[in-house]
Amino acid sequence: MPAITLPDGSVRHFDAPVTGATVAASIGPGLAKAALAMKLDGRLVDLSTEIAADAQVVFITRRDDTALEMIRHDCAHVLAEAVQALYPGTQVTIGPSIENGFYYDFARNEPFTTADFEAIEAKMREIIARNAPFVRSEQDRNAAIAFFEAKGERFKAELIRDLPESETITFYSQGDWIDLCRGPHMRSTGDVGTAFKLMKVAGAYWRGDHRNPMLSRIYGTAWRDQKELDAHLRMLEEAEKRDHRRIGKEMGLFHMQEEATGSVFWHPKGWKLYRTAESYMRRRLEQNGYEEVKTPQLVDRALWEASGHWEKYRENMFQAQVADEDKTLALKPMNCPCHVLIFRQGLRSYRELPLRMAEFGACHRYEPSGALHGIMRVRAFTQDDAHIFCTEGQIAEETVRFVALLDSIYKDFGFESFRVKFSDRPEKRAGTDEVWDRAEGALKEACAIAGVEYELNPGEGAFYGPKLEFVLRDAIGRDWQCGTLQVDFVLPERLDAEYVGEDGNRHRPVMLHRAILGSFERFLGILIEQYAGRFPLWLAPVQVAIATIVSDADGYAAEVAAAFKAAGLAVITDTENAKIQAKIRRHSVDHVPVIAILGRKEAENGMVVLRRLGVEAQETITLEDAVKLLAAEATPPDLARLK
RNA sequence: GCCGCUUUAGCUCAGGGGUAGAGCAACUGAUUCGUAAUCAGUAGGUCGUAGGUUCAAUUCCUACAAGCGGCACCA
Repeated sequence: MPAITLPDGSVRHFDAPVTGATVAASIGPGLAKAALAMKLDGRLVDLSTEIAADAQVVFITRRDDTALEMIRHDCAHVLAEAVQALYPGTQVTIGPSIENGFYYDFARNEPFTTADFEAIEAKMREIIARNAPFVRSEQDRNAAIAFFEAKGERFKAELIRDLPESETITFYSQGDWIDLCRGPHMRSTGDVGTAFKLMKVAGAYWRGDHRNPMLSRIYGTAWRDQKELDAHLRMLEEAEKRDHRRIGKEMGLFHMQEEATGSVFWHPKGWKLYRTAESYMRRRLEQNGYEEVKTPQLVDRALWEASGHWEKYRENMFQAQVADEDKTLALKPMNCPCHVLIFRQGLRSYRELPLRMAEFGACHRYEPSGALHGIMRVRAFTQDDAHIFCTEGQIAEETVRFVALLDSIYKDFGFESFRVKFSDRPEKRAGTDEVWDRAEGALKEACAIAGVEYELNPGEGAFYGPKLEFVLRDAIGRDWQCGTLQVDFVLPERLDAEYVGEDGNRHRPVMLHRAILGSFERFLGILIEQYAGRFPLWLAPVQVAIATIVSDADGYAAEVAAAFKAAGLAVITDTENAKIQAKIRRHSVDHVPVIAILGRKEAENGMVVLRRLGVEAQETITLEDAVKLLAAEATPPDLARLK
């Protein structure tokens, strides 16, 4: 007879097997009402699950994060029922909960449009109001396949066919509607609540494979209550305002146009931001033992054939021919082969290792049209690329050094946290298992030493070696790989890089491919969103706007501007015949971090009124102090540390 | 590349088979006004590109391009 242990340590005894609902009711009517599901010995199950033996039980209520996931999953089921009710003949496939919501993939000849949402949502509300219980049942495998095939649900039938033989096939019904599902679910459709909204439609390949048919995916968001939903929708609206494409336009940082799809036209202010970041990176690399090089844009295909890129990536390379020569050149899609060519000039000694060769390498890749995204994913980009030529024994130490540098640089740019993914050996790979064991081992060891916590990303490594990916998130919640560190045993072999070791013999170096920002374009895009265009002083393309109140202060404004410029500050002077309110608004909208306001009083006393972006409070100080203050504040963080 | 949507003034957007409209910005004039929009006036458009239907297309249809949202891809 089951003895049930609750989280507070108390034990309840029952004479016969009981369901979770009964246990909850025995504890109190409040819990009976609130319990949506339970964890039975740590396993999430339906509340209706029968407990026959002694067990630990934790009830899940709406407050739990687990409940939120269940709301979303159940909401996906409700969506599927609604869609099949409204659009007969539509096949169901899968519908998981995801971050902030859920989706469901349907197979239907005619795709959905957002215009269908109103009707679908209304039907969903009906289904939820009906409050039909979710009922679990186990099915025989063949009967289940036959059941779905009879209904014309070939995708579901395929899913079951591909489940391992050992798997129990379970169905869940909600009223008349029934679906294959592992579960668990909440008690009934009413538990979903009404705080949901359909968001967008999209195409998605069946099972994520582009050779498969394309399904019609509906995304939705779902929350515990209306307040949470409203907050989420408001957050999305705010995120839209941070979009780098919008801010880039508003602040006049860059633009893109059809004549150069996937390439950025940097405007003066955007280029200033770019150069600030580049100068900073150059200093950090120099401080950290890197040597900068510059290699050709156009390189004969022979090099790409030798490196293996021609075979694998030719379709994605821009090629160039010249009339007089029978040659095919390619715009470099990456810098590593060229770096090996530099390494190969002259005889290298083990004493030179590790040799850290850096380049702000401008690369071109013919990315698929659908992959392009603002300046985050482009066809022409510049990497803060470097290759570390080292021995196998140096991999761990170089990794530790790299991670420390990356961490410090991300912090300087205002990124306090980031995700790290460890991508290990892919199915198709070069090199022996033994080499992979050593490479992965060295990387793991380095992560342990550096205190890097990572998520395993199995099978996603480069074909030549394992890699670490450093991921930053944009305003809308999309993740982008920025930094990377890749261990490569293959390219040195292919391009015949070698050094003379201590023993007097020739050896192959290992190459570590590494980037911190990744590409300037992507990193700056994320940086724009991170700050919503309100950059710290050292990054701001325009640092101070000098605004006069009356034209009598124009002469003084010129003097102030000259003093600021002499201190290295980027200044604009606004002596237009307009009200000071209007000028403040104008420069605030432009995200200028500091507005220096000059009236008659200031001109007479040699003072400056400083007003910070978005702050009403202001300080009145002497011109001399203002120059000192702002110059200090505008010092890049690495240089500030040296002081 | 695939699915869907979008493309009208510098920007944000409205409109709709009879050759276009607002706000902001721009320009001109007045205003010198102390902390997030002073007032008035003027100018501004091959309605993404190319075809087709029509007496007539910016509007309807087709193709293409670019952008957006996903999927796939990302050396």
